[in-house]
Amino acid sequence: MAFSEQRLRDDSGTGRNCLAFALLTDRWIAFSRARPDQSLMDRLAHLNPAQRDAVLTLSGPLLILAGAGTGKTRVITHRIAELIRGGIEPDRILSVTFTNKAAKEMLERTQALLGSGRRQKKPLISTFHSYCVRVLRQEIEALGYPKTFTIYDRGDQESAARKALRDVKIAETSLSPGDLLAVISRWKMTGITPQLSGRNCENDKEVLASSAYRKYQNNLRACGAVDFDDLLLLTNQLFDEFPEVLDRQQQRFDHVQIDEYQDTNGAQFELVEALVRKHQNLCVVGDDDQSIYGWRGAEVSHILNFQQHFKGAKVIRLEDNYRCTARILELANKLVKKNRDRHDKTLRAYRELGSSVRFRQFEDEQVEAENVIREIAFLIEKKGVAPQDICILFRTNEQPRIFESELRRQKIRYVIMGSQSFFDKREIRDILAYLKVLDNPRDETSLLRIINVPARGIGDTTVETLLKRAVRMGCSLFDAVPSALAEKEITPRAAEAIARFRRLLDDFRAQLQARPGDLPNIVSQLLETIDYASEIQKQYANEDMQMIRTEIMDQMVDSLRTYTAQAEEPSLSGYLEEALLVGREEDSDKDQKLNQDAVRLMTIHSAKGLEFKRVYLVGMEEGLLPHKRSVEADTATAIAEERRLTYVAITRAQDHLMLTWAAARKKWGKKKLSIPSRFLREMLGDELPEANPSAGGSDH
DNA sequence: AAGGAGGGTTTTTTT
DNA sequence: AACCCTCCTT
Repeated sequence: MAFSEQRLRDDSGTGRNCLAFALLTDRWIAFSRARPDQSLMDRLAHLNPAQRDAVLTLSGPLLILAGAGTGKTRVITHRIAELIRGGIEPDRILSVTFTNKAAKEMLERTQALLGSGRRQKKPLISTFHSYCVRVLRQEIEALGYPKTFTIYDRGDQESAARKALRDVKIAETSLSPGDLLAVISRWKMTGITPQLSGRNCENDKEVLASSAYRKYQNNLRACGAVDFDDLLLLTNQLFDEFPEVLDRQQQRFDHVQIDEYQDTNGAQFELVEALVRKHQNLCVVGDDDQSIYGWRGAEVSHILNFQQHFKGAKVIRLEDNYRCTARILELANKLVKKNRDRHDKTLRAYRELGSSVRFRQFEDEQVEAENVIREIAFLIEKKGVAPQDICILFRTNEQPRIFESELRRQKIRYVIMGSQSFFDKREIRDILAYLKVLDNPRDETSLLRIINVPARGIGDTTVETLLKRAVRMGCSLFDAVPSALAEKEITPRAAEAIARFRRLLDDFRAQLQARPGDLPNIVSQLLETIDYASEIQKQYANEDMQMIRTEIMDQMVDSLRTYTAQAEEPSLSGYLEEALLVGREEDSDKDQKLNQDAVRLMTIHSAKGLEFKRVYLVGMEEGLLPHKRSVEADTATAIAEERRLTYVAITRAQDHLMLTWAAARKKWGKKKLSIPSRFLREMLGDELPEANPSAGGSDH
């Protein structure tokens, strides 16, 4: 297959320049030398012609087994573009990615590949969850749910789980809300309904969880709310019970493509299988060695058994790693080979040997952070390294704190990625709760969160009385007020406070309905009216803190502005959907520019699919990596997943990699000696270095 | 009803 | 150390 000029276009967004390169062949070669991996992959020259044809144009089931750093995202992006060039209508292609960010990037790259033509239609590139929301928004009423439903995020789920546990009223609650949610999620992903869950419980914990599950689900339904798992389950249920709905969805797409297939769970598999049942035009891409979401129900068996699930499937292997230096890759290979139950493959390094991977032990987590950050400061200031080429990887969300304060002390710009911290802040959760109640009056969980925030004279006793009555009468909390007042269960004063609150909500709801495009102003007016600012003043004594928290409120209104400006048809539900599914959506342009030259901090999980010139993998200790919970689970699969996690972390590094651990680490205020991770030994044998506290500067 | 003090619990990873 | 819950005082 000869390359047309079009195909030579860069898919990183700078289409014009690359076209010029294509015309000036010698310049192109100069360009290739500078960045051989990138340009080769852009042309897909690393594939042999047969692979290239298959990958780009083959119909029917196709499995692309692509190791880390083999350019799989590029390959499937090219595939979408190629299908479109081959005459498939763009909107008849569905491509599922793991995160919304990845989806956005893929769409941009596809459009860059296709050139800025006069194309109106776009391929549908989204996550499973976003796709399901789209379907449900159209069809959910068939299942007896209200047309407007609220999506519960992690925080809402926790509140709902806590309530369910309270309702079940077991004296010794041996089950935390988090544990309950984990059990429920596992049940949901394996198709166990609340009714079924009672049947074969293996222990007391599960019996308890089973009745809490029933309460939890009933409560969600009464609130007109769905959790993340429900989005998938309800869509599957729709497809099962309403053939015409499934038919409509099947008709919509000629080609379906799934990225990160190793991380699909049971419900997702079911969904995909149903969608492609008729034409079997399914292309999946993945790497079993990078399966790190087992705890969320992901099953590697889906990728291992793809050929059994889809008869006549073709398999293409991509085993040339263009990302890492040979030394880094060798280390990664050595580690992952310790796992059983995997497609045996060895990635070949395309790149040079590179500098040595460094291993360092430090006295404690403080010294670890100081040294790593000192080195980073040195690299940025003295060596001219770009901050955004540096990434610090962690196992848990608690680890970055100490690095964060070091970075701030050294005045290095940094950005903590992926952590949902923005929407986790109390103020944001409060405001979101207001928005949810405005959007969906039945959402009791959110209503209870804000009914007396800021304090407006509606106390706990009043709320509890009304709740009981509302359950008895089968009505809403508000509708229980008159009779409660009549029977003197609540004070007139409280009743008046509630009536005032109800009027407030109704008023703003009406405003939103009348002028949905005015969303930011209405919300900002709402914040004025309820005087949330003084709530913050009360909450925090420290003035700096008050400033910061007030700023958060402004950011919230900003994010509403950004949304309203870019949405085709702005609406409150649209905003909520984005906020909950996309997470911290679209930093403002200003932020994005600032972030461009910042050191990145993130968990290994959120680093999936990314790459960095320099990676610091910190906290290589037993109990952290592998995590304590996995060690305690004491199953080979749990440890194997931690090993894959380490593998993912290592293969994020392009040029330089350093692994560090602390000889002692503070936990819950107490210092404890720690043991170097078993994975270090697996990679190094007995060459494990002993204490090596001074590692400032660089040694390349 | 509100606010503060004190005590207990907590942290794996995320759409 | 940060958060939530409960209890106590006003």
